[in-house]
Amino acid sequence: MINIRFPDGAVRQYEAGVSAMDIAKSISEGLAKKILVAGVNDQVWDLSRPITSDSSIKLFTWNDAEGKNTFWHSSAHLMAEAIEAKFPGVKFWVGPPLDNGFYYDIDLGDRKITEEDLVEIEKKMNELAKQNNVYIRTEKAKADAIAYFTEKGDEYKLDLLQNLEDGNITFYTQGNFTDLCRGPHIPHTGFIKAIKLLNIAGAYWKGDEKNKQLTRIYGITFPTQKELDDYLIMLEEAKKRDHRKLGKELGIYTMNDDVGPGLILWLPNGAVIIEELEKLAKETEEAAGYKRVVTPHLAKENLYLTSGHLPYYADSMFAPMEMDGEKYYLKAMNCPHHHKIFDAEPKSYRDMPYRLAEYGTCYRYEQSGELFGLMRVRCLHMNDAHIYCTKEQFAQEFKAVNDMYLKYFEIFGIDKYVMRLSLHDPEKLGQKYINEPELWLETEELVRNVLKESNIPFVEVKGEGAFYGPKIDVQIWSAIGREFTLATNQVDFAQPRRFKLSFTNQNNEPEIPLIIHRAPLGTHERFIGFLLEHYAGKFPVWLAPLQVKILPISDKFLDYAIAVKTTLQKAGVRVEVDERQEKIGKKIREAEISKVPYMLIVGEKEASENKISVRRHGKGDIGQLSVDEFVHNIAEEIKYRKAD
RNA sequence: GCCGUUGUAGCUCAGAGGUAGAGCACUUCCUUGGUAAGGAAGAGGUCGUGAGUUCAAUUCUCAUCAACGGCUCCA
Repeated sequence: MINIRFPDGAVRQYEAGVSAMDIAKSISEGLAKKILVAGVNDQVWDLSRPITSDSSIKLFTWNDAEGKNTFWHSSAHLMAEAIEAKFPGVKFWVGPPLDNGFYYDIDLGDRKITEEDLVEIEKKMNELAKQNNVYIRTEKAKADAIAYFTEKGDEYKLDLLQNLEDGNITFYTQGNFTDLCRGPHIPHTGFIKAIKLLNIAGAYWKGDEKNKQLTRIYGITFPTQKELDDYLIMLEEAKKRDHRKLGKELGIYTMNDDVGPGLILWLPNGAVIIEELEKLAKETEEAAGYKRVVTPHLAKENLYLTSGHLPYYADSMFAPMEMDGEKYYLKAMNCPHHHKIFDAEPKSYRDMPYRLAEYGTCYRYEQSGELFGLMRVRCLHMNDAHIYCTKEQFAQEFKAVNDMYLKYFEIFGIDKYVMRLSLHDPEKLGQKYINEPELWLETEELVRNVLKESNIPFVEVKGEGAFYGPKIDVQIWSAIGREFTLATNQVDFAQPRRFKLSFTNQNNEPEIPLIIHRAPLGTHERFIGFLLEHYAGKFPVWLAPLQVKILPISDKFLDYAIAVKTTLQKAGVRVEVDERQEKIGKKIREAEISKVPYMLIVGEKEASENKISVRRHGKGDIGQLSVDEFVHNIAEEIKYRKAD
């Protein structure tokens, strides 16, 4: 007999060789029907696999991440079986589960899969799922496994086998499909009741663009049709919140073929938001002791040779233009210009820290396939600043920057974010990263300590640093689940040397400063793209392009409406009057659709009492106020940048 | 840059080898209406761009540009 320990601490005895499924059945039949996979001593196991020694056990259902992962992994195998049935002879690479669904990478040889084929494959999957085929685990000797795939001529699985140790190799078979697989899997295909193949994509083998491109098919499955339907509805809802759709509907930005890909034309409504963000940044930075500067959009080649950017990033810069025998590049970053400003006059320790800020315009030649709405563009406006400081000042300055991030997040109601401490990769020193191993370790430790001391939760990721130093990237998720780096806070130990920057210290000796690069509001492009999705287009009043729309009941009250408008304008409110000869119902409907925060309805009653009827977007009528009261309230709401 | 899909009016979309349609938006007229669409008339498109096949192409073929779903990349 062996002892099985349950999550609640209870221990029960079973015969050696008992399976997790047997154990579940011994507890309740209902549970046995629901569970998909088991956790045995913190490893995820097949339900049928014999347990031979004392163990702790957890039983996972669809509601657990382990359950979903296994379910989707098994679904990938089911899809592979269907594909092999339809297209005999294709070769499979890997088919892992994702946060939502799964994919399988396939070498189709000369064949092509179209979207019509997806429908066929779905049908086949449904047919196979109904057969309740059991996922059978088989342990294989490495030699046997190699023989099997050599026979099959499958170079992909042979490649996988190279990195696997003998004694650790398992195959899984369901129906007519056998795959090299670590497992585990759900008991049988019958659990998979609803299937949707989502799209076909190319994916480089092993993620390397130099390798052959395989065909990747994405899909998702559920234990019930209803869950699939709900998921598809959720996808539709997410599309409504897409910043590209909202950006068009709300007149925020546009693009034009004659202007060029990735070059944003900000429409008047977008420009208002930009102005507001810059106002916020300028206020905040001035209070934090920054000085503002303005620099040109281009510079001579030599500047980027000095900075060291060119060898690393030439591909991402617009090709140089040659004038008077000199090459000029559009700037892809503001740092070198700022360094030259620092260096324009001699500095002493009394000048430090020296903080230079600019909403700098940068141009980056992103590959065509990487462009994405406002999130990846070729001309961007960065909330940039560089802080030149002594080693002693570093921790305090770095912390002050992090605090600024947190302050902004509070204003915008951003609560889902991760600070990612992005480190260098020792194997890529001299290629992707400046070859200064000790300085890397030293500055990484400096940053780590600041984060620890300010109790900011963070994760460390190797190989994500800038080429000149470690950084903190702020990863955020928009309301529709899109993850990206919103802002960045970087340490730079390389450029000060390259630019020979120095200040005179207290001992009258030259000393090299450290530089902090920071951009808490990222770029206007990405930040506004994020805000559109974050607020679903319903901006807080201070950011709303149009803050108030006055809706007269009829033209008889137009004069009064215009008088109210003038009063509001004098108080600094962005306001318009709907002067059209339309019924009030239509005016309200259109104002609601355009997401104006406040609608003021004015008619007989209001005009005679010097009042207005206030309607809040999304909330409906909230009653009458005197004009003065309303002006006072909205002015406060704007001044303090209140969140809704 | 690579794989796949798409490109018709300002927007959302129908459509066919014989040189185009709807709804909304827009213009004009009627209506002066109290919290999410009042009515009528009108105007608006070299069917992304270039070439080829054809008596004829916006429709078929090829190329190209752009957008979209992914991959790669993201200072």
